[in-house]
Amino acid sequence: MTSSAEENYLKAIYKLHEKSGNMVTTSALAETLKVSAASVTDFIKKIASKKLVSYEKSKGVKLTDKGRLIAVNIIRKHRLWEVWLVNKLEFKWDEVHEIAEQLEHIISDDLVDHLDKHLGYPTADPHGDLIPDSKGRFAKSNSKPLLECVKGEKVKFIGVADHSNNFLQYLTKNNLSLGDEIMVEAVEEFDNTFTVRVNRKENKIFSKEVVKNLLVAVV
Amino acid sequence: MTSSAEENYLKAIYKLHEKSGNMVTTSALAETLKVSAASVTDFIKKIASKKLVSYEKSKGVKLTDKGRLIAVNIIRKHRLWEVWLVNKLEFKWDEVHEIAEQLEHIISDDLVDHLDKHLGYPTADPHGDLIPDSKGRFAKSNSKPLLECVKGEKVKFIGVADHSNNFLQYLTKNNLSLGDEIMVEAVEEFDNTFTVRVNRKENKIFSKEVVKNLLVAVV
DNA sequence: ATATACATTTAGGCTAACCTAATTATACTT
DNA sequence: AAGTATAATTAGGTTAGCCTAAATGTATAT
Ligand SMILES: [Mn+2]
Ligand SMILES: [Mn+2]
Ligand SMILES: [Mn+2]
Ligand SMILES: [Mn+2]
Repeated sequence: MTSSAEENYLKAIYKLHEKSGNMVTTSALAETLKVSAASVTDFIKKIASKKLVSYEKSKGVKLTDKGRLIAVNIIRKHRLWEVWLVNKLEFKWDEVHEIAEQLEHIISDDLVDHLDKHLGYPTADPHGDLIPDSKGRFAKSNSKPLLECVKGEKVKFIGVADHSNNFLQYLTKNNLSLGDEIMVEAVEEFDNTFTVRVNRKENKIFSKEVVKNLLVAVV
Repeated sequence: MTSSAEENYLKAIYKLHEKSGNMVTTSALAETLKVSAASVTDFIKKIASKKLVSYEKSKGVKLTDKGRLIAVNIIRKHRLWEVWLVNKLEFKWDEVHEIAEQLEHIISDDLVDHLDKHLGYPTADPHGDLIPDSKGRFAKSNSKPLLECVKGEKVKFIGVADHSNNFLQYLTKNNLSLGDEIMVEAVEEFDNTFTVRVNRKENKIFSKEVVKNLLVAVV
C-alpha cells in the first residue's frame, strides 16, 4: 500500500516543514530526494489524490493528518533502528544513518514493538532526536543551542542540530558525547567562541559554528 | 546493482536446485515466486546476460558461481536475521520467516559483520539450517530424518525438513525443541509410528509424517 | 509596468518488473 | 508416427518511478 518511495516523500515533506514552518516547495523536495522537479510534481499529484498531502498548485504541499502519521512512523522506526545499531551492535553515531535509511522501510508492527522493548523503550536516538510513540506523539523537549547560554550556566549536552558525519566526527575527536555536563566558563563577545568545562574536568574551546549546533538542556 | 527481485530469483533457483539436483524449470520458479511463467522467462534472460545463471532455452537454468555466491549470501543474511529475531527479540520460530524475507535485502556488509558478532557467530538458524560463512561456505552436516533411525538409537533433534508454520507449531505444542535428546523406544513396523523418549523424561508418539521431517544427529 | 530570473508544471519518454493471450516446443500416449 | 497435454516462449501491454526539454507561472528589480 505504502511504498518506500512514498514513505521517503512523506518523511522529506515532514522534515522540510519542521525546518521552515511553511508549505514545502517542489524544488526543496527535489533537492533533498535527489530527483528532478518534474518527478516531484508527478509524485505529489499521486499522494495528493491519496489524501496524504494537500497540494496547492505552484505553491507547495502540506501533510494531512494521515500523511503525517505515516511520516512520523517512519521517523520512529529510523530512530529505533539507530538506537539498536549504536547500543547493541556497537556502531558509531556517525555510521548508522545510511543503514537506518534502509531498515526504516521494513514493514512489521510486531517487529517495531519487539525492537522497542528490546531497547528498553528509548526516548531519544543516538543523536538526541526524540523518538515518537506508536501513536505519533513526541515528548516535549526543552533543548536550546549552547550558543544561547550565558557565562556561568550549567547544562547537559543532549543533542545535535547538525547531523553531518563531519560534525559528528568532530565531536567524537574532541571527546564530547551526549549526556556530558557543560559549564559555560566564558563567552568571547566578538566571535562567540565558547570556553566550557566538560564533566567538571578539562576546559574546551568551541567556535560559534560548533556551539550553534550543540543542543543542551538546563540541568 | 542487485535488486531485491534479482536476489529473490537467485535464492529461489538455489533452493530449487538444492531440492531436485536438476536444472531449475521456468514453472517451478513461477510457482515459488508467485509470478507468471512469462515473467520468469523474461527475467531469466536478463540474469543470464549478467552471467548469474546459465540458461538452456526450454530446459531450465543453473546458477553460475557468481550467481550462487549472491544467493548464498542472501541465505546467510536471512538466517542471521532469524537468529536475531528469535534469540534477541524473543520471537517464536514460526514468526520469523516473513520478517527475515524483508531484512535479508538490507545492503551493508558492515551490518552483517556486526550482527554476526552480536549473535556470537551462530552456525545454525532457529530451524537448524546451517549458516554459511561470508565466503559462502557451509559446514558439513551429518543430519538425517528421525524416520531413518532404528529402535535403541539415541540422537539429538537438530533441524526440521518442513518449515511450514503448521509443522513448527505442532512441534511447539508437543514441547519438542531443537537440542532435545531423542531415544527411539519403539518403531511400529506397519505405519512407522515412532515412540520416543525425550530428554530422558516423557515418552512421545510421532507419526511417520512427523518423523520424516525431524532431522537428527547421532550423539 | 515591463523585463528578467527562477520555480513549477506539462508533454513525451524510458526502464524494471510484472501481466494475459497466442504461439511454439517437448513429453507422453496410443 | 501422430495426437494430445503440458511447459516454455513470444508478442504486446501495464504501472511505478524516474528523466529531459518545453511551456507556463511567480517574484523581483528597475
Ligand atoms: Mn538518521
Ligand atoms: Mn538520528
Ligand atoms: Mn526463513
Ligand atoms: Mn530458517
